[in-house]
Amino acid sequence: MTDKLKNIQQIQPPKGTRDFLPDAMILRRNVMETIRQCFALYGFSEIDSPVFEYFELLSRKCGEEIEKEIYTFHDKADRKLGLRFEFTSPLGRYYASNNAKLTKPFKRYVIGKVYRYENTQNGRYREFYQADVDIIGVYSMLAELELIDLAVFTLEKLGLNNYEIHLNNRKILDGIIEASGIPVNKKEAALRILDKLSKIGEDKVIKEFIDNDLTEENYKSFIDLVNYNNINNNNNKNNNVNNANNNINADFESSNILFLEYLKEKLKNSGKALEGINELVFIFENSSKFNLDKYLRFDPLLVRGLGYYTGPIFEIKSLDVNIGSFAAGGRYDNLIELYGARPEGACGLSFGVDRIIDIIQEKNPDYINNLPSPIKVFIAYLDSNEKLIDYSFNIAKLLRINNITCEINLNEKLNISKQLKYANSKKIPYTIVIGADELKENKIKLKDMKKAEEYFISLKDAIKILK
RNA sequence: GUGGAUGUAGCUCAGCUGGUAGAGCCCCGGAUUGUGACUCCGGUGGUCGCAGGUUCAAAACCUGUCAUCCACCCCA
Repeated sequence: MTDKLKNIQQIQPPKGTRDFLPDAMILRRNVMETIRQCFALYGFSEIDSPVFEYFELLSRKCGEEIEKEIYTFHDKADRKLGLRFEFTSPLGRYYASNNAKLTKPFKRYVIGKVYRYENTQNGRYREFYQADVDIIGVYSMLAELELIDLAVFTLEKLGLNNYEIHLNNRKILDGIIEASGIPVNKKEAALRILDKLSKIGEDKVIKEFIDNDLTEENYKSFIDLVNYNNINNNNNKNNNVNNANNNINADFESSNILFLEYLKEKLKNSGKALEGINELVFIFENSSKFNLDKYLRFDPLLVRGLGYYTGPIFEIKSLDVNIGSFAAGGRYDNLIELYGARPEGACGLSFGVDRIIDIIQEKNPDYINNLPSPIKVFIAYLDSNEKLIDYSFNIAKLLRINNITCEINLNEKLNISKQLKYANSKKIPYTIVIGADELKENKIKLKDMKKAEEYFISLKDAIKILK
């Protein structure tokens, strides 16, 4: 290795990771702080846990696909470790490990970095933030309702309202799979293919079914079960299911439930499916009481990859930006006992913070423009004489004591013009200008940068304005 | 992991069939020694992602590599 950097590659951050400039951090900080406050408003407690865990723990029941994406490494004692790729498995361990000290139901949140080794793309990073809320110790669907309510509340605070919350239930999927004659060991493969129906069309789905040792009959019976009966009978091959969803869109309030009632009839022989349907009916019925129903869509083709989900699953998708989903979650009643604790009902929801930020940046310039400046006042002085500087620093200290964020000029050589330019480029809304007159009168000159107005006043009055 | 596109100044980009680089914005200085944004004038700044190769000559053509974006796969 030479001392010099051989090429630019070495000063770029590693693939899929990013540096954030001070300006970008203002938005990031605001979004995370907003999310944090919303979680706290719903009574969740913040926790933290390690960024890396034993690989065995992370990979336990997470699903094969995601296992390939885990960053793994061996420590110096040859322990196999991995970086967390989400927060649910670490939560399982955390809960089992600290069980005796936790009050139940355990409602916690965590905001932190997670890591996935996968190809990068827009909205897809190798290091990114998730904000994760979970409830452990509640079997009731009230937990799901609370999480959906929390999601809507939080997104509204973030200025987002053009999205859909897709809902499905693992139990229903299992029931449909069974009723379609699809072998249990082919379940995952079948669901993965069916998930693509609206993208690649019926012909290709059937082809992929056959390539995966499934049959056309499997497909047909699955679709027959999922087809909502007021679809018009056109042969538009891709869109049977989409049409069903469009019909739902036309009248969400009743259609989600109508669709479920229809499925209930079709799947009346599957106890498990009926259980799942009733769970969703409960969620849909109650969500209208809290004005949440306009966002909700029953989506019988929604499949979530993670292996531990056992009940309702949901995913929130932006209708503005083609970025995939920006939040997702579900119920995972079996996970806790995997880590040795007594079985508990559990469900959670994870926000993709970076994706949310991307959406705001692209679609919501107003939100960004309305963010308060992190620095309220810049203190400029006209002369580098000691008395003036002492007076200025004293004012800075008094502002800080009064909880007013301020920055003071540290470069004595800058003339006032340069100092104002600096304050302006940092979008600081107020400048205090100190000169001989101010010192003599024991006052300050407060300048409103936007209005371009100046007030020759006492510091006490200035503090009143700035607070 | 597979396929495709792209990489030129701090940023956004131009640069023709090969003849050793340009604009706008930013930045710096000045017009303006108690006033920023607007205007005008001047200026700094580039191993053309990196490494090889072809050629008298490469930003351009070829190979490799790294990164970004797009489509798969999957997902926040």
